Amino acid sequence: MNREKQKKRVGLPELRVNGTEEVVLRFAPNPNGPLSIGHSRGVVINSEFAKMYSGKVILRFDDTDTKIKPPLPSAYTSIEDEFEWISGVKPDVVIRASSRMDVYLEHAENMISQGFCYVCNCSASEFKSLRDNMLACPCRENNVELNLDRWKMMILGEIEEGGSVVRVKTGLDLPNPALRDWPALRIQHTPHPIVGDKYKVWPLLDFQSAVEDHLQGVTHIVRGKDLMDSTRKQTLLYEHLGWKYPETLYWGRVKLHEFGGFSTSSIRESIEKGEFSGWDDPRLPTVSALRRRGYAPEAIREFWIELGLTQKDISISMQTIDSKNAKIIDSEAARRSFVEEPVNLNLVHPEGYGGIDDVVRLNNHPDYPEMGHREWGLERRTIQISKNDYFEGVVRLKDYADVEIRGENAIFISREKSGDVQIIHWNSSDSCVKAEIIVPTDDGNIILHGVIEDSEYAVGEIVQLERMGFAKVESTDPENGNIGLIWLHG
RNA sequence: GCUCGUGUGGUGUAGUUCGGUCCAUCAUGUCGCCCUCUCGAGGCGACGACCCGGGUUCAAAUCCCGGCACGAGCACCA
Repeated sequence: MNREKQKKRVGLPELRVNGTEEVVLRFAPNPNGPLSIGHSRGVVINSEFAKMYSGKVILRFDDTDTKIKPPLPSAYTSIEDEFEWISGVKPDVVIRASSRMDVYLEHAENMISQGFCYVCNCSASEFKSLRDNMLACPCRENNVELNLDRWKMMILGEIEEGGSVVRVKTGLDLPNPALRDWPALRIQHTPHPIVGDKYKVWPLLDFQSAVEDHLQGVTHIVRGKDLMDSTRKQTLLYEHLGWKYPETLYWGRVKLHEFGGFSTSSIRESIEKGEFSGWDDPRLPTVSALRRRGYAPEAIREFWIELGLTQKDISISMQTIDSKNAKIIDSEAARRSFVEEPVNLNLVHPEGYGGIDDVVRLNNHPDYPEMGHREWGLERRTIQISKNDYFEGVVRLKDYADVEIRGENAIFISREKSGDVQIIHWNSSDSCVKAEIIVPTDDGNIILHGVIEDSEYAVGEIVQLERMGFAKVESTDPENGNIGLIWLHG
């Protein structure tokens, strides 16, 4: 065996590819809300595989449930946008299940005609008890003509919701009860937010997805292992049709320590109840929140690629993403000074007014002098330090001077650093403006008030606040000079 | 309960297909040191794992059997 000496494999594993076929993957979310962090795994894995094999990735909206998880119209565009943001590429094909209804219905009717699907009028609970005992329901033996009649009634809206369902015939002795004569289409009279009340019969995921994957030529399905039974159901359907089922890979469930379990439906509910400001509330595990806070999509990609495709259920910390993100943004984030709860101090020189500089120069980045510098005026001779840093004694004003703080005065000692004194960050009254930082915490979003050094801030710019961490500029106010920031991470 | 799946350091992950070169990879984390006028970045070092029990074998993280633990599915949701 030609084993490499203990090397860690990097990147995604190889896919099993059939000859020279083009690899076609898909990411198929329900547009019942924008994407969550969990969804981003599907975007990354599928789009990365497409990149690896120069294949295609389809973005498909599985929006065939009008009732329990109804689509949110605004989510279609959000998801398309978020897909591109995360993956760095546009999906090769975008398709909506709800706009393909005629195709699904036609396939269903054909399958009924061929006799391997039937209309079942049993209630869900009646069917379940029969199924659990490996018994056929009375509808199973109806002839094709009767099934077709009932199908017409379903289509025409002559049957109540729950009144009947189309089932795929499978072995009733299958060990897994979930697979026995599984339901493929059901009746929904609730109008669809996009296509309205045109259709009364809607396919369930297992059917819609199975048909569409085949029609789109999907070669590889990569999805969560909660859909393993779905694969088995669909394989049974493919056998009826003589189709070849795509290669399928799974990933396990992921929990983020900081967020716990979450679902799009529960987030949507919380937002609607007003518990969060919106989908991009920084406390939320949504893609829009990460994006708003300033995460680099590369960090999210690296994170999911590194986790790979294990079927283990894992619980992982945001620290891992933060660490990747920090490495990516550190070299480009200018250092800036934000003083929270500022305390004003008079900068005085023991030998008189003239002993203090009128301007001080600071580099924008300690490791990259080519990023330039900024200059702070000191003519007013007042500085601000954070209330948290205030104490009477000697401190080093970072990149400027040692001073002794006594009462409301900071008495100049020397430009040079004299030994082992604490370094604190500060601002000059001449060169700072008011600023606020939104910080998500367990107790809600809190706002830090203070002053930030004056600069040409651009909305969207990421800065590293001295001695605090990374933050993104969210708003600038040319009138009053106020800067609004949002916390990223340390 | 039934069905399916998974078990490698604190957290993740490589290695398991084809048993040896694995006193087990890498990242993250924690701790220590160095560097640095940030609690950032960088450098060095340390800590720390093959679920348990049998079996096969000269040799098992890797194969077999039996446990145990955890998770998911068992929706006319996706």
